[in-house]
Amino acid sequence: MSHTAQSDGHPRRGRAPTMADVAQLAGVSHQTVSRVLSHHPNVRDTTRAEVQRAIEQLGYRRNSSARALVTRRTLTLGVVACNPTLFGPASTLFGLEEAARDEGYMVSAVTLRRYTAKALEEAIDHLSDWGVEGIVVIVPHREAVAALAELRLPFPVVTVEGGHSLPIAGVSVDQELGARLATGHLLGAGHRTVWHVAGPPDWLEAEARVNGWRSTLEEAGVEVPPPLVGDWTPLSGYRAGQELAGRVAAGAARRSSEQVTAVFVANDQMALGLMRAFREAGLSVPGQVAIAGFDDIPEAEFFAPPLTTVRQDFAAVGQASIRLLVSRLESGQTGSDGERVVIEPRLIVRRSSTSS
Amino acid sequence: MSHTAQSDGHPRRGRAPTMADVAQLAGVSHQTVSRVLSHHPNVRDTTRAEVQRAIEQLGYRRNSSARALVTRRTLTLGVVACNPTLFGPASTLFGLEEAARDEGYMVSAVTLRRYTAKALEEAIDHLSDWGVEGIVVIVPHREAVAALAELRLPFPVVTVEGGHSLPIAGVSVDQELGARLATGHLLGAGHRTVWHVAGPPDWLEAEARVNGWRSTLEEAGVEVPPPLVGDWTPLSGYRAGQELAGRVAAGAARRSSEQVTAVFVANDQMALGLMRAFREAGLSVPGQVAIAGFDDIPEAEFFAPPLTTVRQDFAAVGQASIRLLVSRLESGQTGSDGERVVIEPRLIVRRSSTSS
DNA sequence: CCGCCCATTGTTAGCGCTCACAGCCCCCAC
DNA sequence: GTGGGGGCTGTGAGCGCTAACAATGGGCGG
Repeated sequence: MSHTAQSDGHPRRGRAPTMADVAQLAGVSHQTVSRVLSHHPNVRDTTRAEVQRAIEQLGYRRNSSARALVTRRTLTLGVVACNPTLFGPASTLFGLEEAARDEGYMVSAVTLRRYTAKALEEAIDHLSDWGVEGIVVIVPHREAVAALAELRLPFPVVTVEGGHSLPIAGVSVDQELGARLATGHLLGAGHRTVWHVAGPPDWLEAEARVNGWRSTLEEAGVEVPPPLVGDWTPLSGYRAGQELAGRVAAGAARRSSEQVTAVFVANDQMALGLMRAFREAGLSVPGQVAIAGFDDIPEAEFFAPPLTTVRQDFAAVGQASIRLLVSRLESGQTGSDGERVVIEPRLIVRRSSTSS
Repeated sequence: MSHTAQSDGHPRRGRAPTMADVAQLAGVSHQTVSRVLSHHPNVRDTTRAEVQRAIEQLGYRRNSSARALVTRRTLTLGVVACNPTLFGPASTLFGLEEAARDEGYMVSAVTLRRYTAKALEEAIDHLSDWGVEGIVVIVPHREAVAALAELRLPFPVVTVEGGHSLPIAGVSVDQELGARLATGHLLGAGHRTVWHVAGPPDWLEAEARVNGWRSTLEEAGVEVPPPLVGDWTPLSGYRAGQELAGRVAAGAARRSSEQVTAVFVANDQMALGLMRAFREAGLSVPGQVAIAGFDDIPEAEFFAPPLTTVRQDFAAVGQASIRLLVSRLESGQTGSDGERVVIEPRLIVRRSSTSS
């Protein structure tokens, strides 16, 4: 009659069956059930089959909390992502989840609307509360990575696009190389110089792209125009485009270095806004101004005109970050050495930059 | 000397501190520590403060597995999402995560590259293995929802865009209304009829948009052209655009009902592809053909020309799905009644459909 | 035929926490 | 003075599982 009584061989009603229920039904001990479930070799085939049948009959599922409690493994990884509706972070996240699942881990994500040190800490706290074994941080702000380095967390952390200045393990695409590819391509098409619309200065990716662009121009010995600054949104690209369009109009009367004939935009969305501004100003792309973007979002190929851009393999980034994290988990190192994986981007040439 | 010895008042090295460690340091029982942590009112302020100090000194965190084991609450929700790099699913997912976090839950996601019954079941299995208390399914295939209805899971399930034919709780945007808004808008601008580029026929959203489009035309008493079919990608929109452009060219010589002067495209990405095809065919938008899309992705405003489209509040969908799920969790119902939340879409008129 | 080894199975002791309940002390009413 | 009802704290049990060890039985070499 007590709520723990179950002498009738049926599991307690209203409660999920336990290993003991399965054991009783199969006529073995709970430990044998455990052994079957963990594929222990020393179980007789007939026993194994009986246990399996009991499991199916009861619809038994191992209780993950009990298991985690005793094994001290939650098999859960955390992800902190910022701006995750953008194509890049979203793709990374999903590549990552798939890779984690293949490795036997579950992924729990926390998203940040905007980066602030407090929001980042809260996100990590939230994940810690749920017992993640390690986390991937996709928050490519300079300060975020610095804050992370301070935190000294009790589990491994891997950053995505976290730069290389701090001793934190991470995965990144070679942004500087990407910028060099795009800038070099435009220069190679005969443009005197290449203008740049940068991302927000506190984003490491934005900075790296500026560096790649600038150094390419400097190595080519051409003048480096002042970069404009956007915030990754099409609207900010549009504004930058309006400003540049004004310069083109005025340019004819000025010295040649002020001519705007080629622009490297730090992402595809801003490039889209830029092209709209140029269109409205009556400037033809690529006729009067050649443009290159960054990311290769699925839409880029269908822009007017199709956009030359730098493709990043976001899914590979996600996979690599999981590999890095899992290898640390398995080797038991939580320390922050600066092990890094770098993935090469690729230039995709389309009509927006070709004068033909 | 034994590894469980801890008579020196220090927590066992190499192991996270437990409640007992905190209790010992604070000079209270573990139960008092538990009470402090769960904000039980009957704890003296001075005691509470001492416990807090001990907690901070040790860097103690409550073990979520142990807690989940005894409370039978994992406070974790699962999400299954398909195609999650698209703007819609991604936004829904992140609105959902935020809402879940506010409610005190963690979200674990599993993504599907493509829908298959097997993949869906595996995803749900994976989530069950980790002890989720309920799941949100963002897989708007007809079969997926049907498969879900068969499954009879031991926890509540909420669908997003799961249609209304099955008795499963869900949240959706009124797709049919959205289609009616767009179609009606085009009709109202004086077009004889409106063509349609639909999404994949096994997607419920695609079907609903077709229905809304068709019924609007029928009610207006105009002819219903055969819908073209795409797969949501810009490329498929491009192909549809090429086909329609061919008709326009031929149209002048045919009967007027074959004239293509307005197209309602089932999403913005396909509309982008369509516009590229029209541009390449020398057709002007909106001059010769007016276009409306669906979703209002952030880029739509900057397309050439800016795209008239139907805005869906994805974040609201995510929030609503969590509210629905949590309310079922709290009322303890796992049954599948068909409770539904419907969110109204909104027409955003831009240049692609305005003749001015 | 005996002893030993190994394959197979069972038994026991926790993992770290919360719940139920049992104490204790102090204050107030009678 | 005594009983009783709070407020506050401690004790014990047990959530469902795995790890370590114990026990059993059969096969095989000596």
